[in-house]
Amino acid sequence: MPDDTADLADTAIRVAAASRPADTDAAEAYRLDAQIGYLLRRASQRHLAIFAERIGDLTSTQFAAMARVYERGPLSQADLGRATAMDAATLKGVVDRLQARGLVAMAPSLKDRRRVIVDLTAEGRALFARLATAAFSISEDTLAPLTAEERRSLLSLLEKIA
Amino acid sequence: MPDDTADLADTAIRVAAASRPADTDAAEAYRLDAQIGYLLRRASQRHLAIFAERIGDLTSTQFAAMARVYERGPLSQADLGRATAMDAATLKGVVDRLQARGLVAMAPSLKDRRRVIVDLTAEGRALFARLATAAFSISEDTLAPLTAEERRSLLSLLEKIA
DNA sequence: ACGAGATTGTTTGTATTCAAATGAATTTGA
DNA sequence: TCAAATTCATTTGAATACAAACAATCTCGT
Repeated sequence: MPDDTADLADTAIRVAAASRPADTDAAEAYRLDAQIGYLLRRASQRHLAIFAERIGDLTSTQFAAMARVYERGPLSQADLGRATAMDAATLKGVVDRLQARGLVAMAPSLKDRRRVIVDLTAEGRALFARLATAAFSISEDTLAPLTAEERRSLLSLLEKIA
Repeated sequence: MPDDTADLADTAIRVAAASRPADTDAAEAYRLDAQIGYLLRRASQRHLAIFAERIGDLTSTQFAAMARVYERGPLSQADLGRATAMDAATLKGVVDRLQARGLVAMAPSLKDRRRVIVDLTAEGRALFARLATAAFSISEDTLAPLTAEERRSLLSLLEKIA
């Protein structure tokens, strides 16, 4: 039962601020809990916590990159970045860590000397196959508070604003 | 080599492999685009991009911390962290940067010598009031692809899984 | 054929985000 | 009362995430 609200007497300041332009009205009306950005951050947090609990030694982002390569086959870093919604700098860190663990391999493109092609190794492919079931149940658990109808609705609405 | 024969061959292989561990089936069925975690990440990304475009010199997280202090008055770091869904280490970085810019002030609690009380400065309070209108329009723009009914639905569903 | 402009990969810097460890202070329970 | 457990703030380290700048390479229009 922490109550440090009275620790610093700011009541006077607040009363003085009560009679001012329309800026203050907007500020008074602002409710963090009702903002889409805050709710998205909290929902992501819960999902990431569930992911980490189930799949400890691979991050959600690393798994997403592996999933995309599994789906589409070998891709350049730029293409993989676009396909996973990661910018070039972020993706480089992700694939570097996957490469360091022997889960992906990189090879220069023969057609375009700028490009580096990323592919899953046999080990990476095997690991992804082994974890796919767990990944499904992670999504399931994240959506556990919702009915089947609500789950479809949420995914569809998120798709629209993504 | 026509596509449909490849499809049939693929199905045959899958059926033949049904006796093996279900791992590979789950891997084949996994669709990144349909996963709640991926959709949450992409929706957050779009929201953060809109935020940065509108309010360049303050991050969404920093603004959230200021909003909470504006709502609730002076809080300890631990309380503010709980109230904004940030862990202690994260919150410290956020309030340190706000303090460096003169937007919040820190003072030791008189009741509990472990605690550090965070409050908005006059400048921080004024800045928050000035930006509150922009913050509303950021949430508005993030939800722009949705109808009013869909917006209510999305916020309600996110609240349930947060 | 060639040069302007775009693309690719990389690096650097800043800002979350969390886990884990630590020391100081407070609260709890026997 | 007093030792154990908890809380608080802080630090460190690893992993996204994005902006900005860079050199190497490619594409396209003329």
